[in-house]
Amino acid sequence: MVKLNLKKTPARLAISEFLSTSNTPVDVEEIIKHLRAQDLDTNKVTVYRILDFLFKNQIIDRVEFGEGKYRYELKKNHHHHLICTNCGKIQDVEGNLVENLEKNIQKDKNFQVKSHSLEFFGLCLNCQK
Amino acid sequence: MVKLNLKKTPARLAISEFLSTSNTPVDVEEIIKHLRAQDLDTNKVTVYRILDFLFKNQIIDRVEFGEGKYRYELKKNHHHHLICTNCGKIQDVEGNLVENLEKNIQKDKNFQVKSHSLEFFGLCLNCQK
DNA sequence: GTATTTGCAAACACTTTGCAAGCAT
DNA sequence: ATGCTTGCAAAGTGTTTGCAAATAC
Repeated sequence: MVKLNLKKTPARLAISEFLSTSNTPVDVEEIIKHLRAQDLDTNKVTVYRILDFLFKNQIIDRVEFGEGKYRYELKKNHHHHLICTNCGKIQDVEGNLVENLEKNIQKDKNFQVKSHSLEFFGLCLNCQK
Repeated sequence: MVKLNLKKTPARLAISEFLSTSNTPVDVEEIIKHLRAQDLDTNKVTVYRILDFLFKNQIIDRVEFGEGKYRYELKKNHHHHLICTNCGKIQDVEGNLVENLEKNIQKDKNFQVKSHSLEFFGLCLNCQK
C-alpha cells in the first residue's frame, strides 16, 4: 500500500473494506448505507473527507456517469463501464479495447449500447510548458 | 429543425444561437454570462428550463467532465473531447477512432493525455426485454 | 501527549419545483 | 384568448468548510 500518515479508524477501515469488495463504483449514499448496516453511524461529512483523502492519495478513482454526483472505486487496471440506463447496473469491461467497440460489447456482453462518452484528460499544448 | 411547439422567445433564440456558435460544451454560468453580454438578463431558472427542453427534445447533449456540473452542446456527429486539466480548454476530437487512441492524440493534437474515461450507456440483458 | 480525525452546524454550488404573472401565437 | 414561458422564492441534492471535541498512535 501507499505510505501515508493514515490512522486506522473504524470509518476508514470500513470504507476501504467496502471499496475493496464492491465491484462497481459506489456513491456516498451507498457507502453510508453500508456503514449503517454494520452499526457504524459515520457522519456524511466524514465519509466525504475520507473519500477525498483516498482520492488525493490516488488510492481510489472518482467517476461521473451523468448522474450529477460522483462515484468512487478502488484504482485498478484500466477498464470501462457498462451502465444500464434502465436499472442502473454497472458492469466493468476489462480492456484496452478500442475498435468495433460497441459491436463487440453488443455481441459479447449482451449489452445494448445506446451511447457512450469518451473523454480525455491531460494537458493541452499551452499547458505542457 | 425539429418540429416542436417552440415559441421563439428572446432567451431561447439567444441560447440556441450561442450553442450554435460555441464549439465546446458550455455550462450554465457561461450561458448566462453570454446572455448578459447582449443585454438579456435571463433568470438562471429559465436557462435551466430551456436547456432541459432542448435536452429532452434531443437537440442538445448534456455531458459531464468530472467537474460536478453539466455542460451542454448541440448534438452533432459523434466526437470526443480533449479537456485540459490545467486551463480547462476543451477541444473536439472528431471520429470513430478507437485504436492507439492516446498515442495518436499525443502525436496529432499535441495534447498530453493523462487519463481518459470511456463510458457506455444502454440496456443490460435484463432490461432489454 | 499530540497531531490527526471526527461530528455538528452551516454554507456552498448546482439544479429543480410551485405558483402567479407575462408573453407569443 | 389561451396555452406556453418566465421570474421569483424556495427547496432539493450533492459537496465543502470552520471549529471544537474526540481519538489513534
